[in-house]
Amino acid sequence: MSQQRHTQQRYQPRNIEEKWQAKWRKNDAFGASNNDARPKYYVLEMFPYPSGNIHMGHVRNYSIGDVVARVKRMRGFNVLHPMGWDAFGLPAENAAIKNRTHPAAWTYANIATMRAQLQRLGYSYDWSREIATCRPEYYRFEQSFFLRLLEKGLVYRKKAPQNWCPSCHTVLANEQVIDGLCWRCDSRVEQKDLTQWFLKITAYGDELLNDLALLEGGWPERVITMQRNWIGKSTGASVKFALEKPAGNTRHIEVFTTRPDTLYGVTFITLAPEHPLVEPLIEGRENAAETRDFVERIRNMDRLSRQADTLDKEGVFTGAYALHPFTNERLPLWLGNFVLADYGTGAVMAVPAHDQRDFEFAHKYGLPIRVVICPAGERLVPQDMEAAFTGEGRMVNSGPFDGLESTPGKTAVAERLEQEDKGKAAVQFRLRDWNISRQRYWGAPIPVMYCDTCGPVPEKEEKLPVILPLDVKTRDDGRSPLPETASFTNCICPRCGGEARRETDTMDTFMESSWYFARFTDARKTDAPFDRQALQYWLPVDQYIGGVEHAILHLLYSRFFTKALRDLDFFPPGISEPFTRLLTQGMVLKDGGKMSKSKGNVVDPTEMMDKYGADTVRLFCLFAAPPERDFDWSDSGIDGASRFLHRVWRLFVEERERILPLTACEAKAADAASDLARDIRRREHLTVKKVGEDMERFQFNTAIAAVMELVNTLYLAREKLLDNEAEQRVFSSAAATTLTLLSPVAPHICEELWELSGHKDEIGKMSWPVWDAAATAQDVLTVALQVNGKLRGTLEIAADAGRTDQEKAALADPAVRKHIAGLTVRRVIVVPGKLVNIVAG
RNA sequence: GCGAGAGUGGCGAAACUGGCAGACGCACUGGACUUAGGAUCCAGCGGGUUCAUCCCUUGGGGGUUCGAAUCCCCCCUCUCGCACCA
Repeated sequence: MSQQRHTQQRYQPRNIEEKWQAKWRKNDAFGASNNDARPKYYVLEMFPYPSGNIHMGHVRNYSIGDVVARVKRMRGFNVLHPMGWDAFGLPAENAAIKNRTHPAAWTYANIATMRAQLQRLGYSYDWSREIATCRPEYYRFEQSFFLRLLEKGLVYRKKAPQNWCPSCHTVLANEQVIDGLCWRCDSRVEQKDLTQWFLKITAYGDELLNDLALLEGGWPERVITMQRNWIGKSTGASVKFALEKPAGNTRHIEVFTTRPDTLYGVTFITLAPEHPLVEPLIEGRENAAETRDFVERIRNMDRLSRQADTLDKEGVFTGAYALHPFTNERLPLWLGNFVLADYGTGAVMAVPAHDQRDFEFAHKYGLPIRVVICPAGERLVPQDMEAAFTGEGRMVNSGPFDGLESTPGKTAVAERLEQEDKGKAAVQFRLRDWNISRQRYWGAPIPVMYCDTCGPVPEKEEKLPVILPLDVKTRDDGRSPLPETASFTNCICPRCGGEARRETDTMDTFMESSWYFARFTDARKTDAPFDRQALQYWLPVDQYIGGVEHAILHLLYSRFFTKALRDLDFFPPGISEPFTRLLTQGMVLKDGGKMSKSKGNVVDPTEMMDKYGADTVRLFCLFAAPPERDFDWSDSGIDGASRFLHRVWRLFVEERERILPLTACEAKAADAASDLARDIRRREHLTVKKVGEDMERFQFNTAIAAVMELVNTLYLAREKLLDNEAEQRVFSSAAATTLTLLSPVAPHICEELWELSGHKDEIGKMSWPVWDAAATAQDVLTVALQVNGKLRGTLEIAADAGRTDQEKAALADPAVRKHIAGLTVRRVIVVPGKLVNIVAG
């Protein structure tokens, strides 16, 4: 054997992969057309942050998306499969400090590296639509959206206590605080009073909640549930309690309750220590100092310990009273450490008989307990109660409402409150408005300036973009250099022409990722963010794929943006949800845990590609586990994947004399004259059926297993294959099917072997094969034989045998006869072609 | 506590509407070919057993059914999310 022939015969992924990638690039094989008669399919994977290198999680995510894209193309869809970079963000600044470089330089270098890695993996992206969110061409439109939202009142500025991460030197949105810790660096989040810009996501609370119904079936149940809980809608009533003595200018204190039916059970009111009325209420009272101490102590607790479930309920009496709206009863005003300042009105009406928290609080401080709801067939006595009764029931001790059941009672109380101008039916959301100000440099500038005479003034639309200056000196302490960059901050007020200063906070990076999927529909457009027809054609994304860690954050913001952009007329009216279907893929673990540099257990995709080739890495990531499940990286597992591709390679190289250039499922029934040929053809068509169904259900692991079985069939068959053309046609057709079905997973090797088998066109251009039911039919079926539900044997029977024949044959079977000897056959269950169960006793 | 998901060989996993549990692969064992084998091929591979036999086996316990990994009830374990939301 010559050296030449030897190298030709071995599977060497590297050369093959480079060859086909170059070819695809040259032919623009994956460009999506915005004007095409075929049905559209938009598949998108969550775009990466350009952190430096692709990791295995990316490979898994993008391999899933790529298989979907390639299968859909072969199924005749016009597929949009784009890629881009979520390029603003903190790590760039931290890395810049560490490596003495500029965040932009670091980011663009990373993009180049990672783009090359993705290309080396052979993903079928339309690179002509690539975007990087840190480019002014991109974020200028985000600034437009900001201005339009501001006009519409959906952006506003307010001073409020904010989540402050001391290590990142910036505020965080509520969604970015996980268990009281910063989502990026795990530092304890502090509260800090700051004036910030907010997006009024709460204006869409109802729609965000209701439209979850549209996602049912397309999104994982748990993601829908998480969003529902996060939005946290409660219905009830707001109630105004008149203050006995006005506190400053305020005469009422307002609360929200989900249980207006318990209104007559209110015996006191509890305020959050942060409530703005606290100071006016206590001012001048003898215990004011003591109360202030309490407020200070609670306020200084961090969020984590304050919300711990071990925290004891604690409070202090302010000395002030409010009056019950219906009875005018005097109700003491207390402060309570468990009342949240940022939910509802920051004050609650306390109904100790029917709320566990109020019950505990009342017991601790000796406050009265009044039963106003009576459970069916029971009488509650406050002294005997060990816990609050929080269920519904009949209203008692409730004046004119006595006898009403809770549900109608809630409405009745709310109506009366409204009539007397003391409250009304109300809903409350847990969802907070989205603070988008970040005290960091590497982000999109907020297009606003501050003028001493005019206050905050928006930049003029035609002046956009407000460009983030690149010629700044980054600071070693991590703080933004923008406030001291005069060339940036100094500006002229567009309203009065006077001197003004630019806003130096930048936008939360989640702003960029909230609309990028829409930008891909016409990514190079310069005069507007979108082309309307392109949006109409491509949106919504048919299939979105990414990690479940974005179940709330990115996915909620994107849903909000879609609705807001629709209402601002950027999106066509019919587009209300961005992602029709969502697949949340599991993590790639190592040794049972997350891969991390500190543990030194990171499996580097590049190293794996060097060793095995891109096709093997893709194959293994898809074969190892179902996509939603976490999987533990296994070094011997990837060996197995590699072995399989070598096995496919050898089959085609060794049999190349006998493999004719047929396409998938091309052999006719007439070619399958022998038993062997019929079996091969049958397996071929069964595999097409199975792989087709599995691909639609995203069960790539079992789809690949089916292809492996087909390959095993071909290996066994080739030993027995006769030297005639009909059998070779059957064999070749099955071989072609193998490559066609495998090509979305391992495209390079399949293209190469396709070419080797004499095909002129690329396999990626082939149609997805169609299976023929007749080819899968069998003359003889194997029937399971059970006696009393236990398997006792099997039976070969003609496929056209009737029920009675099958029953007769079963009863005649020696194994069956042995087990029913001496017993009476009571019943025989026959499932034609499948099973006979004989019930005997 | 509430919500969602999961529990099947030594391991990753299959079994889609109840119908031959463990496909496919990893690891392992034996053999073939070999100067060699971390290559390749063939065979075996849930446990027990009297091994051409029969019994047991899908977290545990009940139930429905001719028949249950699958449906119902109770319990246990694990993962994730939310958690004083008034």
